[in-house]
Amino acid sequence: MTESKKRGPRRSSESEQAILAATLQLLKEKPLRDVSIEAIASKAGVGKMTIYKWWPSRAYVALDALSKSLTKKIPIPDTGDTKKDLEELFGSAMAFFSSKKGLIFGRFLAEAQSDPKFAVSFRERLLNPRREAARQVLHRAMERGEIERTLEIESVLDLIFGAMIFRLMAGHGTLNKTEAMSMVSILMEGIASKKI
Amino acid sequence: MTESKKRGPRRSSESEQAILAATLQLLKEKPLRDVSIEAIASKAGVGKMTIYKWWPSRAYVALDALSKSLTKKIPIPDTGDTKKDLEELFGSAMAFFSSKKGLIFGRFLAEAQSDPKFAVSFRERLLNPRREAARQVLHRAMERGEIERTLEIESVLDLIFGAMIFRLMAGHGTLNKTEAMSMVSILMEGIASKKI
Amino acid sequence: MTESKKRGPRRSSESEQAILAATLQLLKEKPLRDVSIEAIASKAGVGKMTIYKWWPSRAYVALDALSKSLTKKIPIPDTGDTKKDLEELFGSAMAFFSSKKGLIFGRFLAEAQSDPKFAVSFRERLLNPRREAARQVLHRAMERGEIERTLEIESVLDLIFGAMIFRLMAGHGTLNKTEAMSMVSILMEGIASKKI
Amino acid sequence: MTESKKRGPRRSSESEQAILAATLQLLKEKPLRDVSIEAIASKAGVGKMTIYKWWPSRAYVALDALSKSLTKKIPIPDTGDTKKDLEELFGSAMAFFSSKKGLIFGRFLAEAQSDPKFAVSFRERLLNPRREAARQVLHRAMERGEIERTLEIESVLDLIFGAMIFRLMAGHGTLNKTEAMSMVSILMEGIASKKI
DNA sequence: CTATAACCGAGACGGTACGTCAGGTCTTCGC
DNA sequence: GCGAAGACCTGACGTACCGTCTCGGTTATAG
Repeated sequence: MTESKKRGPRRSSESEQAILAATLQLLKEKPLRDVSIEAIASKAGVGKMTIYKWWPSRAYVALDALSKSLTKKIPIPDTGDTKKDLEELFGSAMAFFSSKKGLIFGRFLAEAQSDPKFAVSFRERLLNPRREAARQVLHRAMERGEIERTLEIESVLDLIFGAMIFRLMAGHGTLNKTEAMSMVSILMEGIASKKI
Repeated sequence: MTESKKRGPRRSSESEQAILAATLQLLKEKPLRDVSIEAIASKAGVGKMTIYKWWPSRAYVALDALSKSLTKKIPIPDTGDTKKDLEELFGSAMAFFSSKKGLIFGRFLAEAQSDPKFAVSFRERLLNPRREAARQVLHRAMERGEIERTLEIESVLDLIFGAMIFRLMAGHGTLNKTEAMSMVSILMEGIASKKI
Repeated sequence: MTESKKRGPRRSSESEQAILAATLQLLKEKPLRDVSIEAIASKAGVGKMTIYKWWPSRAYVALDALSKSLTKKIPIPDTGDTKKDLEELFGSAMAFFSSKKGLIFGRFLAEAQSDPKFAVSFRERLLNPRREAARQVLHRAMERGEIERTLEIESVLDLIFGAMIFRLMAGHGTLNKTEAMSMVSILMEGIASKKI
Repeated sequence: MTESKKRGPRRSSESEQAILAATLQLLKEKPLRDVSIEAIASKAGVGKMTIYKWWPSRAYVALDALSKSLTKKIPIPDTGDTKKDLEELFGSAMAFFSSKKGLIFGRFLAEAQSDPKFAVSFRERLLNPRREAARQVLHRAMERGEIERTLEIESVLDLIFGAMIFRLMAGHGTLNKTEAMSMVSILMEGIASKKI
């Protein structure tokens, strides 16, 4: 026997839900930095200790709140045509990043700058799933011979996600479908002029 | 000399220097978020009021401290060959982003997520100069006909800077010259396989 | 049917003993105020509920712990000579008050200042027994005609016990047999000088 | 010159007054134990830090609050007749102990049971002044030859103060002038019956 | 001899207050 | 008369216990 069930009360999922809901709502109102544990506890009708018991810091509560609200699986387009696949993929990514939750995503990446452990969780929970979807699309394209076999796929991923997230965070440009399409084109054909 | 000196002490440039130096040093030790005004004041041997008098918040002190330490003009390569220009440009950008000061740059972008006014200053002081250099390189290339005339230059800029900054902030990949070269290649030629 | 025996296990005297023992030991280490229910429960290897089930607050647990540890009956001296009786009585009282348990006694009287109900229990359980012994000695002395028949016995009791407990609590003087003897003398003969 | 005046703002006596007034009022409403720093700060319209800056714990704030409210000097009766002096002295002591502030006095003595440093301050600030008055009365009586020259004055002081404070704290008897007179009589003449 | 209910340990829960830190404002006084 | 020093109010931090409650296991009596 490896696992002995403990006696006593279990984690209250009512409280957990209330905490995550309160947190998500607060995150939509103001930056993570300004969302205090006390505010979450108070809004959720919960003691602070209950939060500290289950999460190491407010950043993790926030991460849980956001990632549990992103239940929909990220679709992996498979039209047979790489450019179309990429357009679909990055179109939906752009939709996400330009939404309220995309904004929160950016703030999480900001939080990760001063908390390396959080950065790890952030990558695992929010970043990698979306990245993995794109990775599969590129793999399939490579297998079909539609993209160069020598490509550094990770660099490609960074080019495309990086551009969107950079716009999201630096706020110097718009985030819309047109931009996504423009980026996919550049990525596919390159910028060098085709002579002849 | 056209400026008549007023009586009484002016803004003490001694204090200013001490404040900026103290701030820069603290920024190298820990994230902006953890650098308190009190710590800066104490380290600089200065009253808190002196800081509040000249800067609206610690983020701006930090911005000043970093940008005044970046005195070297960003070089605009002009070899005549676009790919070489880009390689040089993004090689040096990569060197910056992977340095201590690059790390601080990332943290400033993080700070901008919860302070829109700061985001504006950040873009003006740190982001645009580097971006402008790249913009000129691309313009020249376009004029020479080495890159397509229909390109959205802003998108190109975001693709390349975004990728590096994204790596810097998300920490999922390395930041080195090889990566920069790889990205320039992808950008130039695109990922689509060249048939025939 | 007046009394129906309930099913199920009875009060566990093992737990009770463990609780009282743990409490007494903790009381010897630190003031009642700093002895938490959680500490008692943990030290006794018992759930908090078991304590709350049988005692209304930690003060009562403590009262039980101390009073059950004072099993020896307070002896009522009867030498035939009032002064000797009083010396013996207050000598032993002084011994008690200057002991570890006397210290705890003082802390209970302190606790009584902010809990009137506890004050009642404290008087009944700890104060009155000792007082009653003294009362009997004084009664016998009065019957023998060795002390004035008009005396307010309660005032006499307070004079003598009050002096000792006051020293115990205020800590401005020593608590020893010499003091007790000195007090008995003053009490017996008064302080007024005897002319002629 | 040994003391260099510091720059910067001085202690705000407005805040200090507000804190002491709030504390005294709260002390009249509930036991010291139940008067929280937060309640004092809130009632005084003051930050908690201001309290922590100037007093080591709430007990000292309370001590300050009470002792600064006891401005009247304790009168030292001098009628020429020792018994009358004592009656006056202990009459007024009884009046104090049976007042609201006397109740607070008792609670301070309770607090002293779990804080030895506070006990010292308590003795110096509240206990000794009153004790000193009584000591002088007894000294004069001794010089006049009205009381025995061999008396342990400290013991006499404890007998009389102890009795009153004990009644105050244990709550088993009343605190009024009659009791005070009764105690003075016992103290003066002793309890032993005067044969012929 | 079983089944049922009170008891128990463990400990999660909503709270209150703790003592600390830093924020941003305001005041005093030395140079 | 500037500016260092620092007191002030505010608000959040993370912790300790409070007293209540809920589990699952154990035990002793009632049926």
